[in-house]
Amino acid sequence: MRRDIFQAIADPTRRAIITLIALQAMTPNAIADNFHTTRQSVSKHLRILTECELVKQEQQGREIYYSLEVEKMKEIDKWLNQFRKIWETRFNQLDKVLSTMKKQKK
Amino acid sequence: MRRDIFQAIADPTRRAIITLIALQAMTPNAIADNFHTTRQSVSKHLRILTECELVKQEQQGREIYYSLEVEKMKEIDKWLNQFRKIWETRFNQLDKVLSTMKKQKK
DNA sequence: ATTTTGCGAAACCGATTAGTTGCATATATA
DNA sequence: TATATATGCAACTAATCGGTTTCGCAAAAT
Repeated sequence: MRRDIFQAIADPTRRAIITLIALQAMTPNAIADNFHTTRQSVSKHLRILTECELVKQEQQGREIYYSLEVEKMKEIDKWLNQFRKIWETRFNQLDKVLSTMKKQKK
Repeated sequence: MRRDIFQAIADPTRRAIITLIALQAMTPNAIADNFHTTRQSVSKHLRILTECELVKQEQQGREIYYSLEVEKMKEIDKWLNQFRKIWETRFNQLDKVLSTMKKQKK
C-alpha cells in the first residue's frame, strides 16, 4: 500500500475520475456511467483517491457524493516547482538567442 | 507497456533520479551510488524514463550520461492547468471573504 | 413488510512491476 | 594482449495492481 498522490494519478481511469468530479460532486454510480467499467471498479479507485486525500466524500442518504480536494492537487504543482525554475531559465536562454539573431539580421 | 509520464513519475526512485539529473547529466553508476539499490535496477528505471522521453542519453566513450528532458516535464504542468483554474477561483473567493471581513471590522 | 437501489468489502485472477542474478558487449588500462 | 570497468539485456521472482464476481448492509421505494 504505497498510496501517494503520484501513484494515484498514474492510472488513466483515476485521472479521468479526477477531471470528472473536479467541477461537481458525483456518486460512484454516476461516475461509473462515464466509463466502460463496473461500479465496483470505480469504487476501488475512489478508495485509493480518498486514502491519499485527493478526494472527499459527503454522504447524503444512501448516496455518497465524491468531490475533488483541489488543495491536494497543489502538491503535484509544488513538486514541479523545482523543474519550473529550470525550464524558465532555458526559455530565457532561447530568448537571448532569438534577440541575438534579430540583431544579426539588422 | 503503458509507459506514459504519469506512470513514470509514480515510482519514488524514478522521481529521485529525475531530481538528481535535473541540473547535471550523470552516468548510471553515479546515479546508483545515491540509492540503496543495484546499478541494474537504476538502469531499468532509466530505460523507462528514456522510453517516455523524460530523459535523454549522451554516450561518451564507454560512459553514458543521462540528463532530464525538461520540456517533457511541462506535460504534467499542462495537465495540472485545468485544476489551476479551480484553485485560483477558490483563492479569489477566499479573497472576497477576507475583504468582506475587513469591511465589517470598519 | 417486501423489494429495489446505492454502496463498500472480501475473495479471487491474470497482468504488470520493481528488484535480483547472471550474462554479453564495448571501451579503457596495465 | 590480458584485465578491469561501464553498461544494457534477458530470465526469474515476489509483490502489487486493476478488474470481476459475490456478498452484506443500509436507505429508499413499493
